Amino acid sequence: MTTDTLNIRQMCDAFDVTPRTLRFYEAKELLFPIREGQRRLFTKRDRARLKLILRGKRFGFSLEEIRQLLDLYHMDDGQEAQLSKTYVLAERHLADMEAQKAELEEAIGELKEQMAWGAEKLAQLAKEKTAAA
Amino acid sequence: MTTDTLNIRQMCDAFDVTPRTLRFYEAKELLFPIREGQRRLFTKRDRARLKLILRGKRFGFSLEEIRQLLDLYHMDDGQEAQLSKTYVLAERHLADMEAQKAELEEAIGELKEQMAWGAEKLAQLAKEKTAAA
DNA sequence: CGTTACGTTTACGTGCGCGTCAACTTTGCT
DNA sequence: AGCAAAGTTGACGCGCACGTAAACGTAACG
Repeated sequence: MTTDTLNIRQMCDAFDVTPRTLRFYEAKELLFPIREGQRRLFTKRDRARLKLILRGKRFGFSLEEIRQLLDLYHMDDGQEAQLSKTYVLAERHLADMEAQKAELEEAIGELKEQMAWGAEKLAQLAKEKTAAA
Repeated sequence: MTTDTLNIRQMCDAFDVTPRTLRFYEAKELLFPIREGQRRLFTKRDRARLKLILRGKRFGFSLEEIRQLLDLYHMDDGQEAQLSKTYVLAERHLADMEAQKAELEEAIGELKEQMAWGAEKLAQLAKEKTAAA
């Protein structure tokens, strides 16, 4: 059994981020590594959260938005008071993501069109060069 | 026929951005409004580009990345030299977008799971309250 | 016991994407 | 002619998401 916690270096290697980034996320209350003396130890929970953080970033969400949403994935049975509020937040977030998906599909379609045009252009040019030879 | 160009105010209203943003995009060579005296007039081409800029931003691309990609949508027959290079860029961009789409779909799935869990929790709580009454 | 490696805090610096004045033209009413 | 509205060019400011350097702690190894 491998202690189930990672030190900062292992964590950085695992997710391709810098120590500064992890400390920054902790300061912003996105991660909560436990301490062994003054050193940080990142738990399974931190790894799950970091995965979601990096995903959120790729989708263009700010760290503050991400912080609020993280609660969603880590609600335990203690915080019923917040549950309803968090659920509403999640609904909005889901709507955002589905809108983004739709727009992304449209954009992919348009880009493919453009590329088809470009491919045709390139074929033409290749032909001209062959003809000139 | 309505002159086919928009002044800065009309452009701002049409896309819900500020004048500062449009001037900034021009400075960064993302837009190329023509000048009537010293005033800017935004053409159909600028409107098409701005639409793509705002879309790119929603997908989390930087303005510099967007600038490079914009050429893709505005290649005319003059720049054959760049065409091939731009095409390669487009392929990478397309791959990025499709990867993003896949990840987005996964994320949507996971979020829905979480929400189902939350919904169940909420139902439980409602039931308990009813029982207590 | 020194020094090397790894981690820590504190703090200032940086690039991006604009916001926000200030000072100045230009245009369109009245 | 006068004056407000709309637009222009600097220039500085700001929040975010870290980068980077300085100074310090500590555990391990030869």
